[in-house]
This record gives sequence, C-alpha cells and structure tokens, in this order.
Amino acid sequence: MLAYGGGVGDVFKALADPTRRAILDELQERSGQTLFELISRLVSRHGLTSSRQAVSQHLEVLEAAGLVRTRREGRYKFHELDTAPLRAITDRWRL
Amino acid sequence: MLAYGGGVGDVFKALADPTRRAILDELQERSGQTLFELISRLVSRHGLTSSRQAVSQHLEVLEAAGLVRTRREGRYKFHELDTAPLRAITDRWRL
DNA sequence: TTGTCATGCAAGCAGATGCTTGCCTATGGT
DNA sequence: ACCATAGGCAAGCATCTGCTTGCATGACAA
Repeated sequence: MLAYGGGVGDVFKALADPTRRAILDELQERSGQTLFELISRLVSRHGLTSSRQAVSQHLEVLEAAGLVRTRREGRYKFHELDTAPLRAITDRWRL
Repeated sequence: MLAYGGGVGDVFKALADPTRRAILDELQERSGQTLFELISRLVSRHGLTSSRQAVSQHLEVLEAAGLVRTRREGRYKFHELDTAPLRAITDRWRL
C-alpha cells in the first residue's frame, strides 16, 4: 500500500485552508523545516499566528493528501513539499 | 470593479467540494448548460443525485470564484467554464 | 389571464472543520 | 537522574458548510 491513504478529494480539501497554503509556500521556499521552525516562519513571514497544535494538525492533513513528505531524525521531524498531487488539478482541466 | 468579487481563497474553497468539481467537469465537456441540464447530466454521467437548490448553490460558489461565467437569455441561464482562475494554483507552486 | 417552467431567496439544521486545552511520550543535554 | 525540547493524542467547542424546505419571481405558452 502507498505512503498516503487519501483519495483525490483530499488534495483539494487540503488546499482549501489559507494556513495550509501558507505552509506549502513556506516549505517551497525552505525545504526540510521542523514544526517549530514552520511556526516561527509563518509568524515572521506570513503574519500568521497559529498555535503548535493547529499547525501540527494542518501538517497531518497535508501529509495525508500527499502534499507533504516527512522524515524523522531523533526528536526532529522534517517536512518537505511534494507538488506531485497537484498534477491532479492541472491534468483534470487541461491547464 | 471586477465581475467576480472573490479573493484567491475562493477558488480553492470552490474546488474543495466533489459535486462542484463534477460540475466543472460537466461544463468542460458541454459548455453553456442550464441548471436543469446540469442536474440531469450530473445524474446520468456522474452518478450524483443533487437537488436543484443544491446545484444552484454550488453554481453560485463557482461563479463567485470566477470559475463559471453565466449568460442570461429569457428565462434561461447558461453556464460555462472559465479555467483562468486555476492559474493561481499552477503559478503559485510552479507546476 | 392562467398555468407552467426555469430560476431566485432565505431560514433552519445536521455534520464537518479548525482550533483550543490538557495530558502524554520520547529524545537529547547537563 | 533531572529537565527542557520536539512532537503526539484526544476531547470539547464555536463556526462553517452543504443541504433541505418553503415560498417568491419572472418568462413564455395557451
């Protein structure tokens, strides 16, 4: 079975939230960030003030949609963007 | 002011619903459908059973997002797909 | 005019969603 | 061992969302 369990709709639902889109923006600009790194940069660069749990739950959604991949090292968990599922959009309506 | 009033997020929110995505699929395949035409084809071609009001409200959302353009003729209202707002997605994450 | 057809408007409701709160686990430093 | 750090789990809550229900409007036909 695959690394992510979501259907096609999960990608669209994941993109529906502005904080999650900002997270994708951030991960595109700087790949491999940890949770706390992301929180800090969301504040300083996007003007967002989200709690740790809020961001953590957003990352779960993004990971379930296959838009974020993670790798664990010790007590750190690094996140990186994966734009592959976004092809579902461009392919569907021939962009 | 522009023809549609929505911000960027409205496009993503509009795409978050599976019925709305099916409507976009339908309008891409056959442009200029009326509300009842859409309902009928959503049933026969997508296996969806949505009420008139449900589809009507979905069309409002899609129109507000700029994804659907309408034209009125007498008592008929024709709908057509506009994929231009989808560029917001491809541009944002360089697809 | 009377009736029908295509669509619009608005209130109400159940389920989904994003967030908080509080506690828990685990890793690494001293 | 002790403590701080990085992250996880789960219940509760306010809001949002999609849908229904019921009535209203406007266009065309007989």
